Amino acid sequence: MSYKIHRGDALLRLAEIPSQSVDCVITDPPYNSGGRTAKERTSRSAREKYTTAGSAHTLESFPGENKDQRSYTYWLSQLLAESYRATRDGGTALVFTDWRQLGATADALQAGGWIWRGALAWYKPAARPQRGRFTQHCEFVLWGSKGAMDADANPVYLPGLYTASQPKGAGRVHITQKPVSVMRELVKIATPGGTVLDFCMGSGSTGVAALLEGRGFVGIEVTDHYAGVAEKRLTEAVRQVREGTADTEPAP
Amino acid sequence: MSYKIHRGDALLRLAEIPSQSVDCVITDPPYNSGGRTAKERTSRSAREKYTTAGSAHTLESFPGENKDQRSYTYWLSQLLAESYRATRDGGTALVFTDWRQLGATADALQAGGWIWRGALAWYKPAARPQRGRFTQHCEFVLWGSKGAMDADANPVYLPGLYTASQPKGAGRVHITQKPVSVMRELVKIATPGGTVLDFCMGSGSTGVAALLEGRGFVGIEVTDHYAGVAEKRLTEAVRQVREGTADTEPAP
DNA sequence: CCTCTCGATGAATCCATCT
DNA sequence: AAGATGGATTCATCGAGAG
Repeated sequence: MSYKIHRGDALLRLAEIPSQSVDCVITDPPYNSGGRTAKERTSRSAREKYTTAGSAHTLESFPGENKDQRSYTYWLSQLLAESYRATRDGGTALVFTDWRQLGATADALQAGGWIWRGALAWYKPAARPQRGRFTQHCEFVLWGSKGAMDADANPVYLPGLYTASQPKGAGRVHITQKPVSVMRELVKIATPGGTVLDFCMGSGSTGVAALLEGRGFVGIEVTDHYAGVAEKRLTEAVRQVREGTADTEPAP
Repeated sequence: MSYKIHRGDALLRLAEIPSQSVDCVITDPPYNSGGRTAKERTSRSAREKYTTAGSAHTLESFPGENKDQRSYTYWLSQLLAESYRATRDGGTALVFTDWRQLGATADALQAGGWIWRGALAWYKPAARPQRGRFTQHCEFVLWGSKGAMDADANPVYLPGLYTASQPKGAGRVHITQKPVSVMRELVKIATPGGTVLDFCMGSGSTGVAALLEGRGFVGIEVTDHYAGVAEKRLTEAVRQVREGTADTEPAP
């Protein structure tokens, strides 16, 4: 399968994608959380919010982390509405969110025209424990469909819980990177041979997973640095598939 | 520790509970979900919605499954506001919800005055698979606190994911019964010796867990049948604690 | 006591058929 | 037409009972 990368603002680039041309939208927008107040959320950069002070890595920060909840919902619903247009009837959308934006993300999904179908949990065993409290072990994925779904077209049975730690060490190229093992399971909701769209591509894990699982990929990324990182990773994934060296089983 | 059962409407009975008298509110309200349209959700009984046609068991249905989303939010926020009054400063509230009511439940929790602190996932391995879809494997627990929390008062480290199947066979007494093993973990957020309140008690699993873990319990239940079932189970739990025959480890 | 088989069922979802 | 009712579909999990 092949991929295509668009650089630039997600809404502008989405408008250029043909209607009914993709099977499935999977994306992980900037959560705009990390602060209990609007001021805390909007005054710190993504790096300051999501990495421990003094952590050694030097990963690039990313933009889009300066919206309050109302404008976040509006921004995301516009993107999801435009993605809806680009998706074939019966296609699906999966949107990552943390607990703080669960309600806003559900609203945006439905405002974008999608039928909300469920919530998945991604369990991160290495989440930091908190004294006197419950650990925030899970992030969530809300999913929906464009109208009725045809189970015969893709008769898979997919789980509602995914367990994996965030990538570490040399494989970690983005602050909020998703494990390819998780993404490989999620892309199976797309018809084999169909196209997966990610309008907040980041370092391209969704695309890598799509290619490894025999789906095509279209990605949009506003940050030049990460578009370049994704380009490299996607080229490598295509090579692995062509040479047959891709793991047939998802990595642990 | 001891328990107290109040029979009747949750809001009326809550009003009789003294201010600042409980440590922690844990409850599992009727979800008012289970249907594609408002009509399907509000016109069918809990049994009709949630039990497989032809199922052999004869468990009682339960009331309160007739609200649309707007009135559900209003109803729940009233109950959570009244519970807030009854809770000591720094106390906590935990509310079960399914994916459909995640947003409404978060709104109600905050409308009731609580600081929303997070979302937990309860993973049910035996959930029914769905062809061409993701299985609804998880239910969720939203939790919050009454103002600032004092970690020194109860320095526990509690997980954000719980795995257990619904009780089966003779131990199953309610359609939507929660496993005591899960509830025993959750009640640990209450200070040892403190009181746990459940204003939608059902068959009393929250209370059983509270007593087994050395917390007191106050329960409210509107259905006479289930108030009676809970009374029996709580009496039995008190006996087990007194005789030292309670499992020190949560049941599997 | 452990392993295997069998059978029941799930906070589901959807549709055909009446009213 | 739109609402109400009843039943078909589906498989991973788990308990019961056999080997």
